[in-house]
Amino acid sequence: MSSPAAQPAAEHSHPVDPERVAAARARLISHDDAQRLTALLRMLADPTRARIIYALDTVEELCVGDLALALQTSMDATGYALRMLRSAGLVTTRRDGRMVYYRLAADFPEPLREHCLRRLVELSHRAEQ
Amino acid sequence: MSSPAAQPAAEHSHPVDPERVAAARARLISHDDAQRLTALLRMLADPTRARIIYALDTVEELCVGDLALALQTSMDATGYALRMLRSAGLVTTRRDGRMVYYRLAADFPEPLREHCLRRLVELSHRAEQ
DNA sequence: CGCATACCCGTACGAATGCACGGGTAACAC
DNA sequence: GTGTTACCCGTGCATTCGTACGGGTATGCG
Repeated sequence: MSSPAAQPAAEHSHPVDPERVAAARARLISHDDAQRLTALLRMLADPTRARIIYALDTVEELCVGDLALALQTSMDATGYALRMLRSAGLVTTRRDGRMVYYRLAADFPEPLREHCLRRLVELSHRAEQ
Repeated sequence: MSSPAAQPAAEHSHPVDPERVAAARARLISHDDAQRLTALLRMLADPTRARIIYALDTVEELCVGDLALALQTSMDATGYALRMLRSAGLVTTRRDGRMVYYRLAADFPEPLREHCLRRLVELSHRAEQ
């Protein structure tokens, strides 16, 4: 939509620096991609869900009740968080009688686990001002 | 949203698997740590802010108007997003006359940029179901 | 000088989010 | 069979979040 035909003089400077704007726009991800990406990140950006992933990363599987007990949160909150994670494909379930055991999905993104969670804990400590 | 802390989920019979619960709880991050961590992640978990970081990662600095132009979003949305990022310490500003140029903070967490953004774009593509 | 620009900030409002509550289903125990 | 457990799901509500709107400040230009 931009017609950046080399600014003549200057009267209205919408693009102050057309080159940088063009460069940024060229490499920028689309709204759609950003939407998908941030939807994934938003799954980790909740205390309950993040702690669930931590827990399931250390002990391979847990049922809902025990998970709530470990996190010290209500079963409602835990159940809701697990439902979100499951609908996002980040965890899988296994039934055994009345119990439903949850574990991280086999294709759980490793960089998510390693960098966005483990590493960033330290950062979030230091970045505290 | 945050319950103060340490509220045992009352109506619960017994831990089905006490060992795993103990193991999970031993390594689990606290509510506070989770709060700090997810606050940081939440900064990336917004389309406008994520795309701003992308843009500032490719061209070192941009003023607000040009950034809005590159992202094809309103100046209000861009300004608000930049304010959030600045109060989180993720971007810094430089004044030059009327313009205010934004760039990524010098101590911007590298794993955040590399893994949570660049890498995950591909994942969010595949993970589309 | 006055005026337009570039940006900041406070306010308001619609949308989304997280959780509690109540009811429902399947699996044990008796 | 009845009763209890472990979990799911739909609904309602309080809170948070993102953005548009209006007004304000500082800078540059004529």
